[in-house]
Amino acid sequence: MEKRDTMGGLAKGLRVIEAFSAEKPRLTITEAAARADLDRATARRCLLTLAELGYAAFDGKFFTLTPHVLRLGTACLATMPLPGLVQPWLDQLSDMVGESSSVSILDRSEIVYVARAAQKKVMSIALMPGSRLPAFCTSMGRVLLAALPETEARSRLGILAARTPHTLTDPDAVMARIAAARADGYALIDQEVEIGLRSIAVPLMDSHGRVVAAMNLGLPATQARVEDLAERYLGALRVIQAELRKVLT
Amino acid sequence: MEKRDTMGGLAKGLRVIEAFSAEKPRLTITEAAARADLDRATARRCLLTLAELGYAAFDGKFFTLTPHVLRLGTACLATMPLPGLVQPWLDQLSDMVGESSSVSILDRSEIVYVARAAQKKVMSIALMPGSRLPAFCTSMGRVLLAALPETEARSRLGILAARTPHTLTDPDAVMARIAAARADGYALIDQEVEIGLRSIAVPLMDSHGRVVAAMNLGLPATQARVEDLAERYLGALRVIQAELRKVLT
DNA sequence: TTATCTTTGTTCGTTATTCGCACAGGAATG
DNA sequence: CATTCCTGTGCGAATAACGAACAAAGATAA
Repeated sequence: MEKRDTMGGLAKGLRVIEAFSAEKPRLTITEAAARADLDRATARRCLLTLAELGYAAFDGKFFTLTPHVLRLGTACLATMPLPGLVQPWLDQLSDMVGESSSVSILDRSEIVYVARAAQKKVMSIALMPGSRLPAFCTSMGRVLLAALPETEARSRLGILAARTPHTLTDPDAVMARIAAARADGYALIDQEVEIGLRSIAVPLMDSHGRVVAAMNLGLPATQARVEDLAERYLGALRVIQAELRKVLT
Repeated sequence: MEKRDTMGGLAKGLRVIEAFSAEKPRLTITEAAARADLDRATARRCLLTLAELGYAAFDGKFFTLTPHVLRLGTACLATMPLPGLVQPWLDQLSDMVGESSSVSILDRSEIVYVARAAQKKVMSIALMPGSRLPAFCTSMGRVLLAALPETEARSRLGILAARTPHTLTDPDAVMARIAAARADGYALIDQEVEIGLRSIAVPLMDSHGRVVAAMNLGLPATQARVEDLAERYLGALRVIQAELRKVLT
């Protein structure tokens, strides 16, 4: 029987919170219900509860999330030792090569930025700790998926939505790149997430050899030929990677 | 009869999530129940639900929040137009004076960092977008509280816990500084949040004159006399403040 | 070691609450 | 005016939460 007692109301409410997104920051009750796949009455109760607790605001027509919801995730980010440990090395790497670098971890089918050392370069998308991108089309995502068993990685591809004309959307093609990343120990992305942006990533391992995160360099596409990127930047990445292997538990 | 129907289960679950903190990232059922002021059975159901949904992990003894909870807050941060708008100006300000600068907003009795331009300086506390600090002892917090009515500001002081020997912990003394900030249009903090760190902040207003955020400069305490700080740095802050007033809606 | 005490985790039946359907009131649209 | 959404609200049925009692695991002391 083993029926686990679970709190339905909590699950529903979290679904409602996740129904909000950057594209749809303002939701009516009906929209929220549709996005969370709940009954309108239930969604309404959730939203009223969130508003009462200060997590949401209501202007009579639309509900909006308030900054108070950030408090929910902050505990987790502040808890993680990773950001503090990697930040100085990330700064060093970024200074060495003169380009932006980041560290991210895997959550389901997305990568989550946990640290970043930005150089003053123009980029359309603002990346900061907590930001998320699909794993399948990012260099760090491919490196992180490569650390998982084949079937597990395939199940975490998520929806293969093209972000640029260069984005690989065939599951087998993506899995082939992931296999290549596993064999090579690094992944290289050419404008699959944003036009004009290339990226090269290596996995970060702890002292036991377990992959705990990924580190990348973001590179403007105008700078060099794709074929030269690995030779030019992989050395610096490998140095920092080796140093961090000693630091991480 | 005006009885608002609210979902108790959701409220309880959110209390449980907030029970996790940087100091106590790993909680047993009993600890979580105590921190969230819930019955153990209730806390257990909440934690099991969170674990089932992937927001928490359970190793048989302790529960931990997973990076998946970051997804809850991300929607709100990604939604906000503020970070993207202020970031270039913040970078410019930071380059001008050679010190770190930040923008934050008020949430209850805390300030929440939404953007930051860091210079390569040593700081014990890692600040990033989403980080929180008490409002009462920070320069940005005093400036933001100064924008509220007196009684409202006083009710948002929160717990006046000293973070350093310099921290003001008397409500009336803090309110006096807030009143001074309201009169002067800026706030200056001398090592109240961290030894060796001073900070000067101004409010950011939109084109209607409403205070929507605060902007500060973090300054090492070894650099100059406290009395000279306003004269030296306020000019640069005021320039960016004026520019942002045109940009913000 | 054994015994007792304390703390923690789990189970269970009762109670109170929520779920989801249905209907009605409004507001915007054509 | 009719139509189409969206929202608010009862109500019966279902079910999840409550709290105490029970079981399990350490901790302390003799």
